[in-house]
Amino acid sequence: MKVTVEKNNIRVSGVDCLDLDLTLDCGQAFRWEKQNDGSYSGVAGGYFLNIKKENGDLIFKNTDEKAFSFWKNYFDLEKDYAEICSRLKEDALLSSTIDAYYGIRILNQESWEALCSFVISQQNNIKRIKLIIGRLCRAYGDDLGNGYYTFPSAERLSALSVSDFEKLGCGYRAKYLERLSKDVACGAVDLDKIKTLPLEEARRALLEIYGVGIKVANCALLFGFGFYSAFPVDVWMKRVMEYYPDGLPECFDGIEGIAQQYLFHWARNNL
DNA sequence: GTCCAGGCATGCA
DNA sequence: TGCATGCATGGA
Repeated sequence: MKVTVEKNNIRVSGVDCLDLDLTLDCGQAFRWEKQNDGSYSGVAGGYFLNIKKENGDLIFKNTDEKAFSFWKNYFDLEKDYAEICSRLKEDALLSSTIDAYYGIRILNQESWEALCSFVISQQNNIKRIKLIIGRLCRAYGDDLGNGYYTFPSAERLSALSVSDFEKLGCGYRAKYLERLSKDVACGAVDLDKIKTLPLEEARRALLEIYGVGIKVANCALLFGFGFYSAFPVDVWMKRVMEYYPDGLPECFDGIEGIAQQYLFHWARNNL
């Protein structure tokens, strides 16, 4: 990976296995919009970003080095996904899937945003998840200009009532969000601490949260807490699991979540 | 109009 | 422990 600062932009070359369409629009993050020029715009970590690919290089537009240090981690740029993919291709289904959809990465999202987003995601489709999260950010996030808003903090959301969440279209999840926001804001749920726990303990801690079951916990662990072994099983992955009657193959060990994201994408397009 | 979506809490056996 | 049920809402 080679990083070059060019005027206001940062150019990164030598990153293999990163397809922006597949990674930013595959149901792991809900705040990226494709622009007419093929670039993506979105917000994470309090930063607005427009990113595009140009001759195989990644262009982080109007990005300084401080912001880039956030994005470098967010896009998991230092992990060797090419090597990971070649390992996963020992499995026959993944071999053809990775050939078809090469370039999916796991984004290192912030734990609060990921947890909150996946509570909203339950029994919901991706389009509507984006709709609700968009409303939430517009109503309670910080205005970054041009129609972009930060994801509101737990502290900010802890002031809301159940009916405030209902007004955003959260439906029956409103009561979960109301309590989750208060629990995180007051420290009863300590997301930073959960990040440091072993996987099983971290999962147990998340499962104690009202409105968080095994699926939401695993999504949060994978997308927001850095646990690449978490393996979320939703309605799509339940269909995929019929292809693995004897359990997950050995080549998934330690990177089950990355395998899962490829299989999830395959299922949504082929089942 | 019906069906479904990155499920969960609850009650009951 | 496992299974049935109700739950909000918008798009297809």
